[in-house]
Amino acid sequence: MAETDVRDEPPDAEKEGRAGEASLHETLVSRLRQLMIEGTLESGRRIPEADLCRRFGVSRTPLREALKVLAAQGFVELRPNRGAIVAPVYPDQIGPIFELKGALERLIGLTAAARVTQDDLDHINALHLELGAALDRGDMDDYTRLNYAFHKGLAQVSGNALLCETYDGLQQRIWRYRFVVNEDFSRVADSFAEHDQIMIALRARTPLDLAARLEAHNLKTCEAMLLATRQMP
Amino acid sequence: MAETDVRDEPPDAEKEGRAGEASLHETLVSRLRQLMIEGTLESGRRIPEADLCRRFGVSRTPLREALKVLAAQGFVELRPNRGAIVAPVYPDQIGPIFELKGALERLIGLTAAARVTQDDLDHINALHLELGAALDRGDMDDYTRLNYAFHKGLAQVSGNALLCETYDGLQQRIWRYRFVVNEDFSRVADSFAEHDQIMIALRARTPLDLAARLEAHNLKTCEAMLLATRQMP
DNA sequence: TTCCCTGAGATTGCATTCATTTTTGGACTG
DNA sequence: CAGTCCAAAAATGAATGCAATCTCAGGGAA
Repeated sequence: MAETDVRDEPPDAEKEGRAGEASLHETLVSRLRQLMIEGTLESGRRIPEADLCRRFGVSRTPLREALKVLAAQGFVELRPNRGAIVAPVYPDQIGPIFELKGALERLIGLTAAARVTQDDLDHINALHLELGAALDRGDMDDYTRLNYAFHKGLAQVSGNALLCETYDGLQQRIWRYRFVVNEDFSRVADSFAEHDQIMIALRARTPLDLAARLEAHNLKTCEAMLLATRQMP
Repeated sequence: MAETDVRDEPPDAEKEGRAGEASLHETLVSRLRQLMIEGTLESGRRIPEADLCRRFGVSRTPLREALKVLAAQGFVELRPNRGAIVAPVYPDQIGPIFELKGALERLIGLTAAARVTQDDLDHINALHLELGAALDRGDMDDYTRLNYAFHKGLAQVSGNALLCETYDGLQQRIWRYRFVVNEDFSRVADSFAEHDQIMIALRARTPLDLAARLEAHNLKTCEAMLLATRQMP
């Protein structure tokens, strides 16, 4: 798959750009992933193919293809001859994921600051403003969704499609934890303040500063999530 | 430090949990990827399912599953109702790949320097010495293979399995270019000298220094590859 | 009781078959 | 001669069938 989709939605993915409707395969992968991200299919649970076939009204062939792809993406675990389980999310995976994401955030900061255009700035700033409005309203669903779009938007400014894809994959993995733990919203005010600093660095086009702020923001988010998952299984 | 599996081979991938044999699915994915990495299946070429079925002696069902996975990994392109083609390798993808890899190299440097054990050091150093021997013999096949193992070994020292996987995926993508262009071995001496510096920083356990040397090494490799692919289609 | 064995039912792995879509080759028309 | 149209052939997308493997309740022995 090349550098295609430009989606701004959270791991929702139900958008038909134009006439070309998503193939059944794409649809199955998206919907299954969505079910796992939002926790409808619980971490570690067995998922017999027959159940999923009934749920989606398809035969086993396309369903199994989707499962293989999701296994390659780390969302399900396939045990030979023993069926699939939703890939377990363990708290001790949070560290490695955020550590890797930190490296990408830094690269996003370095490149975005160097390559950002005025249109990019307007786009990101609009998201930033919406984010503030959602915070004022106390609409945490919107906030979460916009937060996702904000960071994805920044990644796209980097102009590196592979970076975007990789980054998005990590975000989706992290997303699963938001539904596993009781999300802690006490940090949103701080988080938004950090976004302010990020916007300043982006407008100033200062690579090292933007990179540092994104890394710091990532680290804080990681710490908050580690705290929230402290008493997880 | 029990990380992931320790494979030292180039993108050959013979995954077996234990003595057990690899599943047909794993085998197909590995062998197909190998064919594309080494260029037996040329970039951009159509690959009718029937041909591959004959080649591997399997029916279309498991083959199609493998193709979907490879598509998700970026090795093949699936065009709805129109079959699969080997994902084209374009010179202008080299920059983005190495840019991303650079970010990972940096993280590998930072973490490996902080976490390296004596055993790790011995292991990496042994590879380094073999690399030198291969260079002296002028055995470029061995050199290339050991070079891959050296960097993979370093990634494993990071202790971050997700980082290893992501890094390896990038290495495999890059590997494809080695068979597309006439590899330029005029750089090996310089490259080996850079490895020397990397070893020094690793032994000294100096994160910033190791990170910087790995990043620089990555950049040089990128430049060499850009040069070699200048007159590519 | 606890452990091991067993076999019927359920589930997976792969092959085969059916349904659509695309491609191809050539006859026809302007 | 070039271009268009159409039917046959080929390829893909998805469903079904069948063999192999696993699961698990139930029974027997220590």
